[in-house]
Amino acid sequence: MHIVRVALNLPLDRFFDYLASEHLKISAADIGRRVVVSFGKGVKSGIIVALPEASDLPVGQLKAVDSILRDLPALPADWFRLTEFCASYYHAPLGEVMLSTLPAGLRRVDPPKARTIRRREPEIVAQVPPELTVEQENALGAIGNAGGGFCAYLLHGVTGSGKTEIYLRLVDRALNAGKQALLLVPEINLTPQLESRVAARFPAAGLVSLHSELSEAARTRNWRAAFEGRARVVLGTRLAVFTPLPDLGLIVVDEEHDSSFKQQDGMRYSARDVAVFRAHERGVPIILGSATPSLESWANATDHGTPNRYTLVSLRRRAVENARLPAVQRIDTRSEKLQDGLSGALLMAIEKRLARGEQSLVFLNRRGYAPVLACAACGWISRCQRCAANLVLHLADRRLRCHHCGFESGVPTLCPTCGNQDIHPFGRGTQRLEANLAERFPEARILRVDRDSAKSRKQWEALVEKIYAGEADILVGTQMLAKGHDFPRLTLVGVIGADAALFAADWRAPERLFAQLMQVAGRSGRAELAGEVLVQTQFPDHPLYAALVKHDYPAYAAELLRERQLAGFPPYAYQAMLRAEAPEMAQALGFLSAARACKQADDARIGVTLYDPVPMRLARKAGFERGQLLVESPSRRVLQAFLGEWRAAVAGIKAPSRLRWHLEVDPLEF
DNA sequence: AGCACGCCGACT
DNA sequence: GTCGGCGTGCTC
Repeated sequence: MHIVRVALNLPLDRFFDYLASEHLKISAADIGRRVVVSFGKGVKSGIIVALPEASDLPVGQLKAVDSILRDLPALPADWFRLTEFCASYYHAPLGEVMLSTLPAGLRRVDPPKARTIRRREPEIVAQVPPELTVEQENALGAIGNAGGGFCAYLLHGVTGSGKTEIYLRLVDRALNAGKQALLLVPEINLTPQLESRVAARFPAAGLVSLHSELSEAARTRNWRAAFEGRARVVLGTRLAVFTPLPDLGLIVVDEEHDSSFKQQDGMRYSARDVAVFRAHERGVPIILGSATPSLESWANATDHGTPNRYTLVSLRRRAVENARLPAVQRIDTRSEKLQDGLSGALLMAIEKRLARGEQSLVFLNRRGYAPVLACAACGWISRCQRCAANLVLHLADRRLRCHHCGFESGVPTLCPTCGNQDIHPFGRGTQRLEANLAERFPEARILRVDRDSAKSRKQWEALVEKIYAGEADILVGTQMLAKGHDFPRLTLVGVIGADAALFAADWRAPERLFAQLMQVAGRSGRAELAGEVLVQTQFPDHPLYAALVKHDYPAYAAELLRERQLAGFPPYAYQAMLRAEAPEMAQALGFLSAARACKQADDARIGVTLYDPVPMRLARKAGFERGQLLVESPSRRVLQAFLGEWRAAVAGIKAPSRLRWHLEVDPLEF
């Protein structure tokens, strides 16, 4: 009889001990294997984490292990270290972390029989590696040998500079050294071409992809192929960062600044940060690539005031011969009367593309018809009754919608407060812009691409197909169109309504806006066709636009970092947020106050600041009010140590049963 | 997290 | 008199 310590998927900070009878033949080699155990009324699957000499409980109170699953190799020690790190860093229960990172097919108590699928051999057109530019050669030289131990590289390359080719060369090196490579991308459905490109380049590497849109069976199959070392290249979204890889030799995080790497529920991790930890822990190189790196990464690579942990590698030129970066111009909208929000210069530029049979994109990051409906007589505006956001007018289906919490209502014909008929849409969303453009260019084929017109993956693909086939002249789009695809006939990008983000309450908004505009600007122009970008703004002298015109990310990043340092904001301070959610706001705030009080006495001494709890105005869930409490420290180590203790104290606070809380460690989204 | 137990209010 | 609300505590 052995005592077996088992991690279960429970929100508890402890394990459960079971007895294993001799016929199961459990040995130390089974640590990291899955077991089925009875728990409470039912059965659960768990992972063996130890075979302790003794249990805290009398042996008589321990139940027996039902069965052990040996269909897979035992999860290795480095995977345990990875999940342990995540549990402590993100303050999540270890068992929950371990089980939730397994594909659902392996969490089941009755594992579906592994069927051998006759894999439809994909038609792979073997691809010859393109020649490298001198700049790319230098970058590769700087990155050195994959397999040479841990080093984090920040690969800063402008759009079209050939970052992907660098990744592929590094993957090639890793494969030749007998290693596996892990490629992380923000959203796999935006980069299907990357998948085919990798497959074509390494036809023998058994490439698998891992992302949430795969069926349970496919995900399990691919995970398994990676774990068993049959797949030498793994391409996936954030969840793929947890895949056990016996021969890991390289990690690449593409578009490392992208917020999709952050998990927003459950364990709130950042796959980019987890990947850096993993590379360090395994002693392998990691490449973080972006045209507009996150300020955290940029500081790590350039600012010698912070621990200079990343090596900066830059690609400043487009890789294709003759391809130029698009010419970016600011259009000062203070000195001109706009027509439907569009300047004469932009309208003329669109006209020119229509005449030449090229495509234009008007970028407006606001969907719907108008962001708000308002009464001219009494000042009423359409406000969400569930949270504090404005209700957006969707004219196509005559609805008012809250883009925050999903609340919906019909469109009133009279002002609900004063009865006046004089209620009007204010401002402009993509639907209205589309209608305006259709009036102005009746002969043009206009295509709107936003979350309303591309709800499903199928709709999105159909739209993309149409654009590729040249069946659209003018595209009206939100940030959906900024990512991923390159449209060969697109030579003009117009940006409207971007100014709002410059002065938003969210101090991270400018950083995101710059990345977004750099990205959308990069959609314009290919090798043969010069690209043009026109940005309409009331603040043409703002440093953000000045840097955009010069395609100068480093200058703007340095400016933002200076501001952050002066203000004592991240990445020069470390933050965490305690959030509470309850039916009544008073309950949430009361809980947060209690949480603040339980450590307040000594917070100053240890170098941690706890701010006052504040209500969150915008709700995402109906029937719940939320509040939050910000915690800050100039030292990551101090903050982490504090959070560990604090969390235990907070867990002891007597709270209404329907109150939920969680701790989120930065990088935070507000 | 589930799930039981247990204690108070409004129903056939 | 019971059905059902949710507060409390336990699960190896």
